[in-house]
Formats: sequence, C-alpha cells, structure tokens
Amino acid sequence: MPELPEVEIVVQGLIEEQLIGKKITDAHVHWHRTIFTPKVSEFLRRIKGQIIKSIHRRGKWIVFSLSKDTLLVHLRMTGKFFFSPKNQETSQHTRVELMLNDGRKLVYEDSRKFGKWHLLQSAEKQLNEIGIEPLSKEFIKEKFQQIIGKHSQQIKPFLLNQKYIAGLGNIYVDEALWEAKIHPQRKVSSLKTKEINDLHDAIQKVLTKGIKNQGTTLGKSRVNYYSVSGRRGNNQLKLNVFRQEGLPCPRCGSIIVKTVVAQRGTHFCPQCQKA
DNA sequence: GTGCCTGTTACCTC
DNA sequence: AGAGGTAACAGGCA
Repeated sequence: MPELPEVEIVVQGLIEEQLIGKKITDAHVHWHRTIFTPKVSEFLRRIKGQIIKSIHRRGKWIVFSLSKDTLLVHLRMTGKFFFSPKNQETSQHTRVELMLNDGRKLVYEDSRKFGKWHLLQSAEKQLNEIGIEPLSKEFIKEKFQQIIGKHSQQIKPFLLNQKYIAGLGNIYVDEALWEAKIHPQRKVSSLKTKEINDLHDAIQKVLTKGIKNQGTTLGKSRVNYYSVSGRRGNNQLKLNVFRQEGLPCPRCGSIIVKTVVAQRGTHFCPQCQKA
C-alpha cells in the first residue's frame, strides 16, 4: 500500500484528528511481532504515560516524537491508522491500540502483518540509513546526479532502494519512469545528464500529484489504502501506466505493457520508453 | 476450491 | 556490487 504520498496523507490525517498533545494512557498489542523493538512487555511499560509531541514523515516512516522516546511506524503493505471510541470492540485485523486521554483510541490495523513498530530512545540510526527526501529543498538536480553516480544497477530497483531516495515504491517509480521516458531496465550508469534531470523532475511531479490527489487507493477492499478518516485516495484515477496494461499510452497511444523487473510488476510504454 | 497476484523489506546465495 | 530467489502474511481475484 503506502508510499510517500500515502504516508504523507496519513500523517496529515493524524494531525488533523488532533493527536498531538494527547497522552497515551495505555496500550494493547494483539499481534506481538508488530512490535519490532523493544520486547512487547517493555514497549507497554515504556509507552504508557507518554505524550505525543509531534508527528512527521521520513521516507515511508511515520515518526512520532513522544515525551521520552521516538515511535517509528512502517505501514509496509496494509498498515493503517484510525480513531475509535475507547470502548469500541477490537476488529479482526487490529494489531495495536493506543488508548488516549480524550476518550478515544488510536487503532493500528494491518491484515498482512508486515508493518513494524519501533519504540526507541533515538531514531537517528534508522532514519540516517535512508536516502534523501525527494520533495525537500536539498533534492536538487546536481545532488541527484551525484546520488546516481555510476551505479551499474537497473534504474527501477535503484529507485526502489530506500537508501538512495526515500519514499518511492512500485507505483510512483513506474509513473516517474514513464514521465521521464526512461525504460525501467536501463542501467543507471547509461543515463545521460538530460535524462537524470528529467527523472528528477518526474519524481517530484508524480509524488506531488499523488499527495494532491490524496494518495492512491487500488481495488475496493478494506485492505487497500485509506486515510485516517477513512477516505479513499483519488490518484488511482490519474495513473498513466501503473496497472494500465493493454490500454493506450496517454502520450503516444501505443499499448502499455506489463513485465517483471526485479521481481516487481512493471508497467511501461514500449514506444516512449526504449530499452 | 485452486492457484496466482499484491502497494514492502530483509535475508540468502551466486 | 548486484541479480535473483525466498520469506514474512492474508485476502482478492480469475
């Protein structure tokens, strides 16, 4: 599910729902392996009584600054947050609940159980391991050229690797490569300066558009992406290549194809994006 | 029912 | 270093 735009909308939703300033009075963990660090018993003991001071996004991580610790949450494929009245019955896919001092609870649901929580004294180590924020003012063309360097890898797995650029996933990588007219299997080292610059702009364009459209919600079921307030995104209606195989390319009219690159379903226009 | 697919990442071997 | 495979899981879909 969630890539940078979706995580950004989730963070905005948590803030809109007035989570900042609330105290965590208690916590329930229904699936122990969601809590990656520390042990569940210590997690419960430590998180109780802490106040949520601020919330922001770094790559695909949600970063909660608490009174004493930092809580990092990665939604992976199907993680989602919403608020419920404290006495609401726990639903099937609820993995963690944080009881708040305002009569509500913050519910974390994750049907596939891939999501991970870390409660840490400092999140520096985890957050320093990931690459540059593509929507930050530091992400300028010269910087991107430098990051691209002379890697021999294919461009698609390079962009998916969080240690180079933070926050891109399968949807937005396919969209950005289409936008920049670059074949997903081009070697990074073969890209010309013009192509790198085009790709830089394309990355910012597709992410900004995703945020503007409130994220991408594929399919109809509950396991897909929904905002904190339960809204679907709209970006799935605006995609140019992702899951558009068999349809005409919006730019040239050739038929969009789907292949596998780096074990991931990959969509591109064979006419606009030459190998 | 069966088998295949999925928006993420970590880990393994070659 | 990087490619390719597998795994963690559960549900949707043909």
